[in-house]
This record gives sequence, structure tokens and C-alpha cells, in this order.
Amino acid sequence: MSDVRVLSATGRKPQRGRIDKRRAILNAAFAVFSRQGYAQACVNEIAAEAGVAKPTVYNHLTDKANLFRHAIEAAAATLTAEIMAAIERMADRGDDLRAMLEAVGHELLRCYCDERSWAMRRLLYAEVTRFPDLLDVLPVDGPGVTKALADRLARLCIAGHIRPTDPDQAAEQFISLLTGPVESRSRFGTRPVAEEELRDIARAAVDTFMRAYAASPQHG
Amino acid sequence: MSDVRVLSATGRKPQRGRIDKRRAILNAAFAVFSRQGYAQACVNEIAAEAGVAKPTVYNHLTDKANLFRHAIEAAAATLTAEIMAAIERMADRGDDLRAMLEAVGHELLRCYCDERSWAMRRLLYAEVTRFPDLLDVLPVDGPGVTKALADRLARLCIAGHIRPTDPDQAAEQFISLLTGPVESRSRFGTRPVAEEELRDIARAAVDTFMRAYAASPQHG
DNA sequence: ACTAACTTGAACCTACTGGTTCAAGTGCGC
DNA sequence: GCGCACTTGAACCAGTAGGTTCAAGTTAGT
Repeated sequence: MSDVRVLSATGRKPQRGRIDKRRAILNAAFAVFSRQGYAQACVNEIAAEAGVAKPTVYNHLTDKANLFRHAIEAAAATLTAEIMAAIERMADRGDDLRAMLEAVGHELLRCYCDERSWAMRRLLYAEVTRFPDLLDVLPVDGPGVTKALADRLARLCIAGHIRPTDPDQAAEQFISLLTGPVESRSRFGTRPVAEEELRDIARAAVDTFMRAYAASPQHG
Repeated sequence: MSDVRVLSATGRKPQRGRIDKRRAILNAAFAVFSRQGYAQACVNEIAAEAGVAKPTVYNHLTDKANLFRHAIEAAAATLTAEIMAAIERMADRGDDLRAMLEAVGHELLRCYCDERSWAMRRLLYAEVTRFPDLLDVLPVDGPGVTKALADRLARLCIAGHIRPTDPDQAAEQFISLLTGPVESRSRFGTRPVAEEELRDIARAAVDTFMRAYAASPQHG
């Protein structure tokens, strides 16, 4: 996957600054792609925003397409890490199911509404025909997070806290109940959603989810 | 909204062929934009696909931007009409709530999975920053359809078939339960979803919805 | 038949942008 | 201090595409 020879012919190790430059380029690339979209984004501008000369960009990442790929992947890795941390936190407070689901739901929505997150979804949605494989890196509503959530739900199922069901489907629906409403209300991320509204959406989603999936009727 | 003088100085009426040309242009434009995206689409190709000379395109729709706008709006009108018809059908078979919801859900998903529908969502998602106002025309998960569905649900609520709730929220969640799973499974429309799978998703959505919203526990 | 509206094809202009080249420079290990 | 790897800036090339112009049709009302 790495595009550039990091070991030269003489075995000299790459300098410290090089990797910083690469990171700067990828960050700038993601920022510019986010604002302009793939086709409209201009490599010149990316180089400028990264504080780097244009040939340096082409030295690190051969193509515009490659630049896009790696920029997306890098950004997705960051975002996904944050989300996974939120899901891991589900393990802790195991007493109150509803409170726990609301907490994790709210956390997920906060990640989902992050500016970078919207930008990433916009880019992936737009360029899915040109870069079909990139879908796998999608945060929040991507396969990775859904799977992780399904695992958690499966445990809750075994523990008898939710009724017996297909955990994959339950996770899918839980995510949908969270992200769907926020999608329309925020107009694809162009209008900021108040923190309070996010809470409400998460609460409503959990309420519906509990009514449908809770083992004992504890939604009183 | 119309860009071109349809009445000339002498009051001559526009020819029959003119409107046909316009329609051909808009259709071709939507097709090409769908395939290529806004920036990558080339007006030359649109003209060619419409069987029309390039200046004719600029005669009817001044700009590339305007061309995009009108192409989207025209396509959205068509799609929305189909969907509304599906929702109207909810009025009929009023006996079996579950069957009715499954039917309309399945129908909605079929519209949602139409190739044109995917293309439209891709385009809107991608260009929402450049054309923020276009979001209002979005079919299925747009404001129009959600509102119409909410109206239906409100009636069901009054009739006592579903428990007392905010119909807007219920509609929002119903749509989310339908579209969310299909979104991830079809990889943003790049992978075809089998008819049978669509049925399953609709069934699962309705099941969860009924468990959460049905007045009497009729999900036995 | 006359004329105004519209269409056509092709050439044309202009701007932009992906990508390359090159000579001069810079930092760093030895 | 030497030399290698990398960076830089600027010029450069080539392809592409939005938009215009123009002369030559074509259509259809009167």
C-alpha cells in the first residue's frame, strides 16, 4: 500500500520530517477534498494548504486518485478509533440498560455529526462509483462499527437483557434509528444540530429500540 | 424559475418541438450527471446524449449549474410522484395493520432502490454544499414523503391502531428503519439488492415498528 | 412565400488543472 | 566537509471543458 521507497539504495533511513510532511499532506488533502469534492479539488491548493511544494505531493503520493485514497483512509482511521472507544465504553456500566444505550447512542451521534464525519460520508457517497472499495472504511454506519455493536448486543442477549434475536439485525436497526433522523434534520450536515436535539434523537431511538427488543417490559 | 423567454417580442408561441427538446436535454443531463457526477460531467456529452447541439443546451438552460438544478428537479418530481402514489395506497386496505405497513414499506424500498433514486441521492449528497436548497426535493427520505407518512400515521393513531405518539417522530423512525439497512447492505446502491432481501428488510422494520408503536400487543 | 424563432455544427477562446522537468537549495548522517 | 535524499519554486506541457460566436439551415405560423 505504501507508495514511496522508504529505504533508499544505501539503506539510509527516512528523516523525521518526511513522515510529518506526509501527514500534513494527507490532512490538507482531506480538508480540501471535503470542501471542494474530488473533481473540483485542485492539487495546487492541497499543496499550498499543506505548506508544501506540489512536486512533494506527487513524490509522496503518486496520483490524485492515490492521494484521495490515502487521505480518506487516514481520516477514517482516526474517526473509527474514536467511535470504537465509545462502543468499548458499553462494557462498563452494566446495570441500567436504557441509560447505557442512551449514552452510547448519544456518543455515536456526536461522532456521526462531527464535521469530518459528514465530509467523509459526502465524499464516499459521491465517489463510490469511482472508488467502490473505500466503502469498507466508513465510520459509524460502516460494517466495522455495526459488527462491533452487534457483538455487544449478542452479549446482552445471552445475559438475558434483551430478547432473543439476530444481533446483526438489531445492531443495524439501532444504528438506523440513530443516524436516520439526524441525517434528514441536519440536511446532510449542512445545518448544525443542537446538542440537546441530539440527546432527544438518541433518547427516542433507544426508547423505540427498547420497546422492540427489551426482554422484560422495563420501559415504564 | 423558467430561464428562457417562451414568448417572443411578437407574441409568437413556442413550437411543439421546443418543449420536447427541453425534456430530452433534462433527461440526458440527469443520466450523464448520474454516471459522472457534477464536476466530471461534460456538457458536450449531455448534448450528444440528448441528440442536440451544444448551443441549444445553453439556449434552454443558461448554465451548467442551472442545467443541474433543473435536471435534478425534474427527475425528483417524477420519483416523488411514484412514491406518493405508494403512500396514498395506504388509505385502502385498512384491516390488517401489519400487512399494510409491510406493503407500503416494501413499496417505499422499491422506489428507494431504483437506480435513478440512488443516483439522485448520490448527486445531492455530493453537491449539497454547492446546491443546499436542492435538498428539499429529495424523494423517499426527504421532507415531503416523511410528512405525508406522518399524516397517515396520525390517522392511525387517532383510530387507535397505534399508541399515542408524535407522528412525525414515528414516521421519521419508520423511514429510518427501512432505508438504513438497505443503505449499508447495498453499499450505497453499487450492489443490487435482491427483491427477497428487500422484503425481509421491510418485514423486519415493520416488526420492530409494530413492537414499539402498536396500541395492542398484536405482534404474537 | 415571408419572416421570426430556433437549431445546428464547427470553430474558437479562455481558464484551469493534472502531471513533469529542472536547477538550486536544505538537512542530515558519516 | 561530503554526499545523498529530499524539497522547493517556477516554468512548462497537454488535455479538457465551459461558454461564445457565426453563418447556414429548418420550422411553422400568417
